[in-house]
Amino acid sequence: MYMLVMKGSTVRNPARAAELFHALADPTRLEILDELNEGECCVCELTDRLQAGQSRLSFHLKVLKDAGMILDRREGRWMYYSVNADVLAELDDLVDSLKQAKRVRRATGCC
Amino acid sequence: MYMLVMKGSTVRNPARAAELFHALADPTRLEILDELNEGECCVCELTDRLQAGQSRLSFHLKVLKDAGMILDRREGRWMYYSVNADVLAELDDLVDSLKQAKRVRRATGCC
DNA sequence: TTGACTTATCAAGAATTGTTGATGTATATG
DNA sequence: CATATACATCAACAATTCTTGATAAGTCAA
Repeated sequence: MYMLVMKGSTVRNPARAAELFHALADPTRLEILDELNEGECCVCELTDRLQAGQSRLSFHLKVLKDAGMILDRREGRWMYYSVNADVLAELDDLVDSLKQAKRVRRATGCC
Repeated sequence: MYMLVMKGSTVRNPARAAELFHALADPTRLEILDELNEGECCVCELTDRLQAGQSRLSFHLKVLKDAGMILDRREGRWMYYSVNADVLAELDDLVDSLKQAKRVRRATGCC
């Protein structure tokens, strides 16, 4: 499960940051997210669009959902998945925290 | 507000996007990046700060470098690593491309 | 209820990734 | 030259992740 994290360095919760980035670290999952960006959709549609087996998609959808990247909703027999807007803000914060590089030689001498 | 330029979807190069996110998908590597954000530094410093073995750090530094996240520079016996600012812009674009969710029911009927 | 349909879950194996200790390489110093 | 230092690379193993096919669970319709 995921939680919202305060703005700050990734080191404050590297495990959570890693989970989120891990969810994005797979071509199939990125393609799923691109499809979901076209609008909420169900697994059978994804199966068609990304030529991928059903259990494979289910696996990746679970990774995305456990990381909080996507939401699901049942409608009859179908499960509709969509991008979770909340977690995108969290992602932004994480990327921001990577952008505070000072890129100067550290004061403390080395070795 | 509209953007003048279309940002590319991750699907345009999911393998590259996955490589970049993969580089960030590990707590040790995130801690390394946090350290590098304090300024360029060498491996022996990282060894001290993140209680990690030398070959372990070398491994993770290579992952980060291969993904383009960091730069290196030799100075005598020391290798100095620093965050690569250029790739942070690429990261921003990737995250932006995940933020174009329309979150509406797709027109095309399902199954 | 039965059967069809959609999706999740499981189990087994394959593939990838990470860790550790040893060795190799480049640089500096005596 | 020999030795020490800083780091990379390698090999072996452990751990994790991904894929596949089979089965289970929930929903609907006849």
